[in-house]
Amino acid sequence: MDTRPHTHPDLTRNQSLVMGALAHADGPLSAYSILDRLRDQGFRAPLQVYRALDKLVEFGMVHRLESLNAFVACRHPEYECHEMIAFTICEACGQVAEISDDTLARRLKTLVREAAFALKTSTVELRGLCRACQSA
Amino acid sequence: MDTRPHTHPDLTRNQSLVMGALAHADGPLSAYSILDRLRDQGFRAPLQVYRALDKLVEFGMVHRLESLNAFVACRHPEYECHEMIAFTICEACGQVAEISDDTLARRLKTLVREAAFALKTSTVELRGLCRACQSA
DNA sequence: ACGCATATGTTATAGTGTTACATGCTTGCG
DNA sequence: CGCAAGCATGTAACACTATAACATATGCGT
Repeated sequence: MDTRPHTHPDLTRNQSLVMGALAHADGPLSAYSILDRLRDQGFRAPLQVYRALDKLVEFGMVHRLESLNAFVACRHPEYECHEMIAFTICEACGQVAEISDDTLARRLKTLVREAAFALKTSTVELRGLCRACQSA
Repeated sequence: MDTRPHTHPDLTRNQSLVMGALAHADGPLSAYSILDRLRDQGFRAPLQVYRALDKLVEFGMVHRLESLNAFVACRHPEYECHEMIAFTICEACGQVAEISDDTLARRLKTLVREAAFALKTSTVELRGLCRACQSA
């Protein structure tokens, strides 16, 4: 697995705006809530958001959370492997944490190899209550 | 983890019909395609499908595939742990396989425990090409 | 200048899921 | 019996998520 630091391509205006919205949010955002936050910058249609998101995900700067239909800025975009990340998602407060674990990644790769499956992308999402919300 | 065989509650008419549609399909179905298949049995509205699906998922008889917005009948509903199952999803032919692996489950539980996270449900979906579709 | 690839803008539409409210059916209990 | 409580159902309307189709623009290499 390549974990060397790498640079990202220059972002276009729309990509920068969407990235900014996600980076300044304190949790995941839906495409439509990104759209609403960018209306003042001239965004008018969902496609402007979705096209930017597609690229940002491709660049490894944004993750899609399938179980939420939402997107979150990657917390360590420069150094990490983006292919086998796990997420914990708190159903109470919405907090999302990334877990990058070699043992987990190796096990998934083994399982995939045993099934002779050609893996493209993996989704690991763990839903429940974060530490803070368990006490409340 | 409790892996003993267990029986399922009696299904209502709507639940049976939805379960039947999924059991006879050769892959995952969206809620709306289930609805279309059950129009002859009197289904008229998405809610009839979603309500039945909610129960069937709760009973462990159906899995929801988050990355497809689709549902699939569990292949071994009587004996397996339904809480930490992984799926391989072929993007070419749509085939879905369930992987039940103790090593993976233990690792996920360890990670969750280290994060002091109270897990409710997990989603592990591996997308790519199945063995058959790699050659084609 | 030209062709090509990529990014963008806009409208309309497709697909997924829920809210709100009304009806009915069973079960238990005074 | 009569009634309340809980759960399953029916229906319409709506909200949210995502893409198709087509037009326009921008940058780059030759």
